[in-house]
Amino acid sequence: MTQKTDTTVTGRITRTLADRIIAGEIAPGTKLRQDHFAEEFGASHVPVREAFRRLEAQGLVVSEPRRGVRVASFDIAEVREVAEMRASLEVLALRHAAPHLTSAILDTAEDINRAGENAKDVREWEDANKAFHRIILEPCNMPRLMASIDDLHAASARFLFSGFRMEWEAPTDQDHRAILRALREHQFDVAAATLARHVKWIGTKPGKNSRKLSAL
Amino acid sequence: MTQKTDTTVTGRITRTLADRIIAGEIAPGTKLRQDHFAEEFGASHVPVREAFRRLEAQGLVVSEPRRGVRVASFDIAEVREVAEMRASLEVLALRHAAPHLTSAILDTAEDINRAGENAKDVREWEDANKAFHRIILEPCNMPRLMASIDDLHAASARFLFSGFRMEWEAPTDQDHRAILRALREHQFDVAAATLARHVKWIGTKPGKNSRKLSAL
DNA sequence: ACAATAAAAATTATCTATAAAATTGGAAAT
DNA sequence: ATTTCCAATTTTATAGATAATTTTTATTGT
Repeated sequence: MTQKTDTTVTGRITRTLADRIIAGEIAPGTKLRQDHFAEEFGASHVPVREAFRRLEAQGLVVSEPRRGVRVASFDIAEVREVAEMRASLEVLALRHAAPHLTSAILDTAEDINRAGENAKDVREWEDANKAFHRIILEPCNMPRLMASIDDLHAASARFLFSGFRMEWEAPTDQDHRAILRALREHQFDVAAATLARHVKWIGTKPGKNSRKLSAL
Repeated sequence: MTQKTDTTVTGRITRTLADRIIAGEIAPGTKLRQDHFAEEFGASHVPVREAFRRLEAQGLVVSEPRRGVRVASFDIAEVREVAEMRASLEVLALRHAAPHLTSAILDTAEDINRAGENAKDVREWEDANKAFHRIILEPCNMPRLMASIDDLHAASARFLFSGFRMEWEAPTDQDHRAILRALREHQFDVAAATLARHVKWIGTKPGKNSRKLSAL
């Protein structure tokens, strides 16, 4: 949901909180008090509440009426669920995007992939990873689909940063290369199958924290 | 997103407006003024704004910062997009649900399907249709996936009520029967393929209004 | 000590008021 | 007649205040 929401206070709060939650700076299960963030952002609690609603829609927080919101907890099952959803939807996007992919786009994708290989930390790698997926899928011209995929990517990034999956080196970027190769040769089925396997693999490599992550 | 949100004013407004938009009572493109609904619901505009945010997340309205929200427009392309997304996600859900389906569940599904065949109007038929899909997919035990499917169903219903697809009789419910038969015989691949074809078909039967639907 | 309960504090939800921005209507200039 | 600009009006966005609900703390009875 990368829209220009930063002209408004609500948008600024939404983005900042989303970043923090995704980066793992606020632990799952943490209770989010509206007055607290109102003070932090020098705003009233109204825009904070609206930000909460948006975060809820992205699945980053869960809200219980009159009991406030807390950072969404997740477990290995949800990591797998998100991976499967991504696999399904990204394959769909790729099938529609493939006919519109130019070699210029694929060249750029290759550059992005190289940037990912040279990344210094997870954060940087994830940025490249997200950009790679986005650039080859975007030409599907299906905005609603892309919005869903973006939300799922945010969830995936959160899992990654939380230590669910530590490995972020070679294999992934090698998959990326295989996908590009297949696309250049117009082997769309191969590309789609590789993409599906690639995305699902992400959900199968639990790090050390396999238990339910939740504060308290 | 069928949660018990009606204990709060925001929840009541959200649900009412969602129903109206889905039913086509408010035309696509219509500008929604917060004061107007605040007065209608005897509330201030704050809960109305929060309701708008939720509707935005469901894709029922689009919001432009400082320019208000309007009922989301849609065209034949988006109808197809939603159909494809539903096909992908519902197949995923069915694959995970299949092992957990009991014959009791399938019996209930058959009852629901019969109710759909005897439906007096589109609305009634759509209720049965939604219930049918939900009962055979729910056992997948993937809440995030089900939430996404629910949102897509809401969009589909909107298209249906708007006259995009007029036919809602025999073939659909026959597909349903074929799916049940395959599930009873544990032919999960057949069931999945039938479901995919069934859902995609919905997006290929344009009624009379193929142009962009938008007020003004 | 423990459970149940009631008062106190904190927090969410909502309302009313204000500020900021966008839209509208009309007057002036070409 | 048409366009541009400015003021008036409407509408959105945010702030500040209040009501309602939940959570916490303290107290009483067993």
